[in-house]
Amino acid sequence: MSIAQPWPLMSMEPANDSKAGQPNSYTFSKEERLCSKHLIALLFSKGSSFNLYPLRFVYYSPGEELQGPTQLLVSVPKRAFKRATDRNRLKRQIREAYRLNKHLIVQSPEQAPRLLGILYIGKEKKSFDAIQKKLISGLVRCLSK
RNA sequence: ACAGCAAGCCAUCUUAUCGCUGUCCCUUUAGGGAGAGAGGAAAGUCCGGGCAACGCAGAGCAUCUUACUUCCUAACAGGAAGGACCUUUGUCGGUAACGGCAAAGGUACAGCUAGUGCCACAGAAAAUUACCGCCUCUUGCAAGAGAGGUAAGGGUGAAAAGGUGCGGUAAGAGCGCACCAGUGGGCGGGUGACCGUCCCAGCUGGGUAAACCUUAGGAGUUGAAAGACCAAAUAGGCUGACAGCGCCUCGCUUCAGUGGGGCUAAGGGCUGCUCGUCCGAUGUCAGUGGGUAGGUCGAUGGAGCCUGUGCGUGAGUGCAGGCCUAGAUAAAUGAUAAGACGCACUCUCUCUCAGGGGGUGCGACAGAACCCGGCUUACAGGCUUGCUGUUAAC
RNA sequence: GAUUCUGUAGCUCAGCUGGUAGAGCAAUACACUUUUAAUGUAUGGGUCCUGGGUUCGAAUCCCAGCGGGAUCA
Repeated sequence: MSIAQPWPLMSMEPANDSKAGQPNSYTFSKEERLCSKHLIALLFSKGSSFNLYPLRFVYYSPGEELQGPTQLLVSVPKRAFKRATDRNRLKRQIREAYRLNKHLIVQSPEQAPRLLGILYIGKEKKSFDAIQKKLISGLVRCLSK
């Protein structure tokens, strides 16, 4: 699998873009972020989850009233990483991995969950390659459910 | 040249691709372009302010906090300069104890001579003390016993009632005197802390205030989750109508209502408490305007930065010129690749010193959250300055 | 962002107006029992979170740091 090497993966992306018909597949704008406190409470109270170490996926599709793309939430617990700089770096790496691989979800909007939370439950820092590999398999598993 | 210490400064860089958050411009469903985008500690939240809301007739208590002096500052538990004391080193004097001088480092450094408390064990006694001892008197053949004086000597302890000497005395004692140390007063110097080869007074009083406390200052309380504005749903406040109302008084109509004012119970407000002081008698229906979710502001031009220059020992401050330098809000400032640079290890080349080339690894501490001034703590590596030591050369 | 509490034996906690650091459970050994459990007796085990300071003397008082919680929309 070529996922462990992200650079060749990105080099073949333009062909993927033209097939999907989405010219800006790598953006990660405000509409794709989960900001509302109400929706966050809804996600954690009613959503389903599964673990894929060191990540934990929480997903929920509330229904027809929520329009727009899938909204993502990234969280790293303060209990595991006391330094703010460590938490920031892990959250940025997870967001980056989602940004580079979110075409997996965008291409099939009917099966994708409307709300998605990705929590880092590991106790130590991992490399970007390992996080990206786990995140891709997690996204595939979200689609199958 | 190397090593150590102290102070100050910097704290990786460049390019490419894809992204993120504001600003400006062009077009506007969408987008495109330009330019900006973490720190010396952004951290800890230990202090001080700005700012904001509430409170404030006034007084007292309580609580917290500061503590050598003068200055700097918006302010400070911060800083600068100075004083006193302590430690170390060097040097001089001296047999030594120790003292003088110089340098470096340190000090929560007001007051136990305002009062109260505490000082384990040991010791007679831990603050108006007397075990042994010394001395006097009485008694006794003597050993000794009793009454008293004394604090020089012994021993205990972390600490024992100024030190040395001479006189003095029954023995002793600042009891008297000389010198030394301290304390208080005077005089002189200094803005002051304080200092003095000066004068006077035998005044000699243990330690502990990071024990209670005293003295002298300071602090209103709460913090941007403050606060202001726009504004769904639901419940409450104001206006009108209707019904009702403890006491006193005045007015209007009228013989029962109505309006105004005052007093008071319960209760409530005013800083945590007290004094004191102020407010203070109801329910149902219709309308209205506030406010919550959410959003906008607060919120980034400021005790601002840089350069020059004047004043000041210095912290600082005045003047002139130039500059605009993050503003997020489940929270942007990133990811990947290549190269450069620095450090460490290793291999190899030129005769050694020294240097060149290759490979591998690493590049710290750490992320703004309203904003400033400090303090404290963390920190790979590098640079500058000063001091000390060692070695080599002259 | 703001406020506040706490750190003592392997565990849960006392001791905090300064003067040799303790209890319960646990551990080890012995006794009892055919054996285990229970019970009894004895024993060991402490950088009193760390570093400074005040004091003759600090777990206790003061300062700084580190760790662990709690509250406030």
